[in-house]
Amino acid sequence: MKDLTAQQSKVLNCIEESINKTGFPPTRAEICQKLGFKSPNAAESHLRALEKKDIISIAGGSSRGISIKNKKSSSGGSVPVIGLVAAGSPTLASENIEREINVDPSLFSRNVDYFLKVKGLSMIEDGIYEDDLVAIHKTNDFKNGDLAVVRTEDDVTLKYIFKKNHKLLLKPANKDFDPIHIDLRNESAEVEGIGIGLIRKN
Amino acid sequence: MKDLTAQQSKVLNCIEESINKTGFPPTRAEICQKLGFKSPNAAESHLRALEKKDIISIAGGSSRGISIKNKKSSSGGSVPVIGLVAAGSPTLASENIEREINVDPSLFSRNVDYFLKVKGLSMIEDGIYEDDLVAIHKTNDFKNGDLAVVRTEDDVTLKYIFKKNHKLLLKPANKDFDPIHIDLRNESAEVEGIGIGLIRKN
DNA sequence: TTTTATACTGTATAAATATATAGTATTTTT
DNA sequence: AAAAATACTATATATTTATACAGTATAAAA
Repeated sequence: MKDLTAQQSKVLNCIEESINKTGFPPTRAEICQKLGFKSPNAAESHLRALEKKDIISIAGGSSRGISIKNKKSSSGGSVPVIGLVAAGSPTLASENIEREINVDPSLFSRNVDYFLKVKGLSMIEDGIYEDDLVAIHKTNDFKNGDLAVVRTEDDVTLKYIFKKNHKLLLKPANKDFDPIHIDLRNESAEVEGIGIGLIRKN
Repeated sequence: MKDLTAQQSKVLNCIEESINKTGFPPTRAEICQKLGFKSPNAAESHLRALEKKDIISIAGGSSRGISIKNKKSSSGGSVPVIGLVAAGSPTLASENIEREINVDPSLFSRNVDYFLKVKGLSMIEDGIYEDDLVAIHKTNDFKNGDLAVVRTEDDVTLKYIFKKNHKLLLKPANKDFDPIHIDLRNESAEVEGIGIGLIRKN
């Protein structure tokens, strides 16, 4: 993120103050009054600079249409939400991060490293639906029957995991889906983490 | 606090949604568009009613000058978790609060007033399990098919709600459970809130 | 050295917006 | 039974507001 100039910081502060105090963003004229500018264009151009630096967004054609981007609200760790992961790419690469949400660490039993946004219906019989966010604790340690994020040679998938000697079984919770059998002598597979919770938005 | 009418609740929701989604309050025209009114005065008079009831404040002479009063859970709010509620007692009474958790307000579509800890298996076919925490937005406004917290004469229950004239249908998502039919002419029932999300701990 | 970004004043205007006024109809309260 | 609140349509308008355009000046980057 590029640095802000002194004036741009003042304008940003002015916006934050307005939202805190009144409940809504300021107009160009109000920014001018607060900061002593005599032309509305002074505020306008600072706003456009802040927009260019991706600090705020400006809704065209609507009054007070200023909103502050990525406002992280203090405490409670910020946890990324990961959508569909392409086969090769590392899960937590920034291009895979859909958004970040703040979560009370005491909410789940273990540390949540990311949320995986569920695609498909393979776990539907156990109450895991499409677009649910499954809380993932990064670890390669698992017990048989754990809900695991597994990276196979050509996919990343969320299934129940069972291991017996050199055989890995990835079991869906949907009778329309077939279990995946992996022979670790021929194919590689890696457990990225295990599911320790779930968030659903209706 | 005086009760809101159904229409006033809708308008209030509309304002909350706008602030959550865009970062600033709506105009009269936007409220009309969202709720299907054809005259800006429809929105205006609802706003004035909400102002009179001290739910919102309206800044005179400024666009989008609406702010919601006493919003407690503005940022990183602490939200109570409610367990089983005895028939007579008010849901949010302190003796019913099991714990409090911090929730990112942007997580769910509407403001979360409390989490209801699910007892029993009546919603299991739609992925709502025992001990799941269902995020509840307090409102008495609902659409047919909403997941609602309903206070009947001798119980508090979480079911899908359908209303037709004077008949209320509370429908579980489990074929082993029977739907509850309530005739509002004989029995009283009140919608406490609707479910807007879910958290599960494994 | 030229371009780009910063940092403004000053003027203008189309569009967005709040808000008043005039009605109608129903429901609730007094 | 009357008054007040609810729930709108419809029209109008003064004001607010975003936003473009024309300048001036300085500092930083290419």
